[in-house]
Amino acid sequence: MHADKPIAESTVRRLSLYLRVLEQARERGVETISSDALADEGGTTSAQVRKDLSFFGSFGTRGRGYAVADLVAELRRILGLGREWRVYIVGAGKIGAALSTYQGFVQRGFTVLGIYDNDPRVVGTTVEGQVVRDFGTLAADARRDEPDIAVLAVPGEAAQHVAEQVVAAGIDAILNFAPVALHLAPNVTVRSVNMALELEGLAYAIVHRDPVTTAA
Amino acid sequence: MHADKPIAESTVRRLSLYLRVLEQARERGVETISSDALADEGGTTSAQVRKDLSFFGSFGTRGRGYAVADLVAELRRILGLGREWRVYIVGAGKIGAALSTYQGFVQRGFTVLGIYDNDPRVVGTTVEGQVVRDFGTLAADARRDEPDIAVLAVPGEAAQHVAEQVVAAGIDAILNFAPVALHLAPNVTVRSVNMALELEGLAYAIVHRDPVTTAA
DNA sequence: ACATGTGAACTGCTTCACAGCG
DNA sequence: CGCTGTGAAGCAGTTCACATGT
Repeated sequence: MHADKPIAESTVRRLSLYLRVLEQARERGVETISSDALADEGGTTSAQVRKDLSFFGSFGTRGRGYAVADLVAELRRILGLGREWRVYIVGAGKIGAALSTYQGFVQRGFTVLGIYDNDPRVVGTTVEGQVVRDFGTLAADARRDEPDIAVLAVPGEAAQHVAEQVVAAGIDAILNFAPVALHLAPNVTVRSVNMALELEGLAYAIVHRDPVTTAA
Repeated sequence: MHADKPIAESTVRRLSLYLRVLEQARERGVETISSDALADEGGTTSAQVRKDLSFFGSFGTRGRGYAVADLVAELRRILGLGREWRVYIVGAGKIGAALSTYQGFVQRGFTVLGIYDNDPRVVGTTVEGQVVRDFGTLAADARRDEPDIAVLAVPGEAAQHVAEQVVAAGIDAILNFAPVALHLAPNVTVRSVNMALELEGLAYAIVHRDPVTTAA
């Protein structure tokens, strides 16, 4: 039994990671796994694994560990992966096109219903097997398709405006790939993936790396 | 003057974000900006902005704010963006191809020197203007190219093995797009971008969203 | 004997609030 | 007077350590 208290984002991210580790373990025929083994694979600690899971219930057996198949099922349920998620991709550039067929999405139950662009030279062309739709028709289409999530793969300058249009169309969950912070109503859930920013973090780490470890 | 104490990753990420906001402000002709304004744009608080900057020095003027051009220069220096960063992309699939010409990388001084794959059907073909190199030649090529960073855009199953090869070739900074945790020597700096995991975080947020805000 | 589940201690990031300076 | 820079307080996430259950 799990009380719905607010769970840290970092915890949810780790749960996704555990799920992936467990699925791989299951493919290898592993039936039972300890928090220790799960932690090793997931790059964290056993205490962290147990704490993360404890927010949602008691899924293990003392002295034994976790039944892999059961824990997979629990995590899928907790993460909300038991249903199809309907996704619009906005921006038919290289990133948007790549995302539209990304297996990591498809395999987890995320279905791309439409891919949008506002460039008349792109609208109507076929990208990864889907005809690119006109961004101007998104609101009307959304009434029919009832998408749950919009993935924004547009330039930074356009992102805020596009996001507002998407929200106006009734979509209140956005995965943002543009390198800017979006300012939207608090009932809209936004998660951002900022690739350039991660690369810069890497540059920072290299530059400020402890010289001791760099010794020849 | 800044002492090189360890800085939180979250702080570094925000610095990248501030830099972007400042560059946009500069383009609009803004010459001075307050921590308050910077915070609004960046989606944080003024105290956070001042604290983040304070780790590296005092760049503002009391009663006035920050000179945009100066702060841009300081942040670029702090983040290590004053030089060219040489990048290999490993994996010439859709994501790898998209990343190889991603403007967010190019504009920040990251130069893609080579794109690699191990599929003989792909090696030798041209992807986004670059001939795909054989992954088997990466170690030899690296001695000549001296890349600083490898971007991994390979399937999850291959990621650990590929990462080890990349590290063996002398590259000790990795941006990982595969949906798995990499286990590497502690002197190797790794940053991961897990797109599927962010989408799952969104699904979790939707499922567990406070019903009050969902009221019709 | 072994591994989970969890309150308590700890660590570190964020927020507060105000002294200091232009 | 306005806004920065920062010690101190507050808070959230992580780690510890052990009681509990198999």
